[in-house]
Amino acid sequence: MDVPDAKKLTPSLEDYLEAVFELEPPARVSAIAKHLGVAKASVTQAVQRLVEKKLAESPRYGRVTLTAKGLEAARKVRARHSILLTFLEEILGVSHETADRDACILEHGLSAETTARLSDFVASLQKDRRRNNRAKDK
Amino acid sequence: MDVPDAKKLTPSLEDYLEAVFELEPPARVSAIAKHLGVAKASVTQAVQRLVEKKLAESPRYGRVTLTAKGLEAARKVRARHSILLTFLEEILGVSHETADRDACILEHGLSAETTARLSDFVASLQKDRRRNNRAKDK
DNA sequence: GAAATATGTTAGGATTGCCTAACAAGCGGG
DNA sequence: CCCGCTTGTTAGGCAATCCTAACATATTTC
Repeated sequence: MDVPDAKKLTPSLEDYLEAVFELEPPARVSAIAKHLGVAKASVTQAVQRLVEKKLAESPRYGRVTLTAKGLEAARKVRARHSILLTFLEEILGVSHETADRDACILEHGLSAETTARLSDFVASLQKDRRRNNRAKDK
Repeated sequence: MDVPDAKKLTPSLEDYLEAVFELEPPARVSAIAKHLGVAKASVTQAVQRLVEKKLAESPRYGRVTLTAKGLEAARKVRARHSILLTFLEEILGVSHETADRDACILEHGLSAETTARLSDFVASLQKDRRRNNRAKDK
């Protein structure tokens, strides 16, 4: 019963969106494929779904760009990723490699509420940390 | 190229495993279905996969139990869930409902490294908090 | 103990997302 | 200009999950 143009993106589509964003502007299909470690055919299919949702444009045999709507959506995904990455790496001290991999896994489907709280939390911890450093540095 | 009996569980299978664990001992197919909000047929299929992986036993028309291996795997999943839940709810202050929903989403695929660090982090923050409370309570 | 109800399984189908192989278009170097 | 390499697309398949409908078994009730 799902509407085809539903706003919801699957985790997979979010990954593609993010990849286009990171490789922007004009992203080649093959670059996206390499970035995500998938076959070009999979990229073509995924990009077509993004185009259907009006998140991207992709002229035949051309390069993939994001629409305004696509840019906005991509930034949201990136923001979640970025907050998680900071948290994992700087607060928890997880190694960079693992942190980036885990952020990719965690970033999908995280609620707005949790994202916001996590963001505040990271900010406040970082503030504390700066204060402590100043105190010690004197 | 994946081996059929590979140790890897899909997120979906982890959810089923967790459900059986929570409803244990002897879990009815229909109880699992209700718990996860899926059709009984889906449970039957999933349980069969768990049985193939030697994580569960399920006599025809009987109740589902976990093997020793299954119990161990389930506990790991539960541990991740539980740590995440505590973190989201008690540290970040996310509402219980959202925290539980998000923990379900996040618990799959989280690396051992991150899980361990998060666990330490939660423990140390809780210790701080207790100390602060004692100080204030005096 | 047989009918009614609850529970479990099977069969068949839809969706998503990935793959490979084959084909098509674009682009440079002779 | 055209041959060949790179890039993009199409077609066909496969696996994981989910569903509904129909059927089978088990249990309860009278």
